[in-house]
Amino acid sequence: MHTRAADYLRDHGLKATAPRVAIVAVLLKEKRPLSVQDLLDALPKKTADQATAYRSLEAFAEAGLIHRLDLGQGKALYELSEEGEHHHHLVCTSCGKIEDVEDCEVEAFARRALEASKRFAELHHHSLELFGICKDCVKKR
Amino acid sequence: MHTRAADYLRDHGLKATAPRVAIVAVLLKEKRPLSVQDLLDALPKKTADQATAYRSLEAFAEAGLIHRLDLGQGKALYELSEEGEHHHHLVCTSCGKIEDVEDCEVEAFARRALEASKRFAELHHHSLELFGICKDCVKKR
DNA sequence: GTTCTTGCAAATACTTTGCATTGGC
DNA sequence: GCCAATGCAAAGTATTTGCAAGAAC
Repeated sequence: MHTRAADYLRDHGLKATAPRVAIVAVLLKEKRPLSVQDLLDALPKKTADQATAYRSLEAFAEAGLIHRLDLGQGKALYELSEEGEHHHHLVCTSCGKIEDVEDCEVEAFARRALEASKRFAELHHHSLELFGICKDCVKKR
Repeated sequence: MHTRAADYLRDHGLKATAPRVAIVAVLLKEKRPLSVQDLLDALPKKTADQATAYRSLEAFAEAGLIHRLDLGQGKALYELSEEGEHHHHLVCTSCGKIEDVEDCEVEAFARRALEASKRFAELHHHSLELFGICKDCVKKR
């Protein structure tokens, strides 16, 4: 199999099985954070079992292929981590709309926080999410 | 009833019922982010039902008395939001240890992100969590 | 008395796990 | 062929909800 999704998987040292290729294909196409349910709904029926989706996503995250987000919705969201790129999100607390914020300045802040801490030895990643109201939802109230 | 917890509740326009006072008392005492289960375990038996805890915490968060955190543990954590203070967290991904990081510099970043966005109208709050390994856990490996 | 809160139990949502089978490499 | 990945079903954990009883004002 030689789709873009399959290559993406192999490039990260992961087996390119049918369910995995299908999942990555959806992530490539949607380009937005998706929940497990979003993913399963977007797949042709029976392409991947729910357990397979959870296990695959965990493997992908470990391999650095995707990022896992927590936007306080009580469920995890996943998005492809494009090479070298690092961004955060604007989240509408009314409708759930998500917009990317490029340009992260947390690194320096994180470095200083680590230096100031007596109990922490290393920092590996961070999450920064901005919550507010989108223009559509402002109109509606 | 005139405990510190009860006053805390009334100051925020909330009824000071027995279960609520008990919950706030635990939050005042522990001074760290607690899960609902943590809270229930810390309460004398039968002080508050689980449903009451969830409903109270939701009301507290809405009133601005507490903050809800999501540290990717699959469950929400709650901590008192002390007046005027605003902080973030260092989280050990190995043992779950949490340390506060005072001194937040996200406001300016958030303002710029909002200005740069075509679709968002207002920003209300944000979350910034730093994930890494604490010194204790570094030793153990 | 009216309204908000609580307890209990059941329901729902998300995620994980055991195990036999399948399939990539 | 070997080992990892999958499907299915069941379990586990977190959170929400319906409803009758109770407490606050």
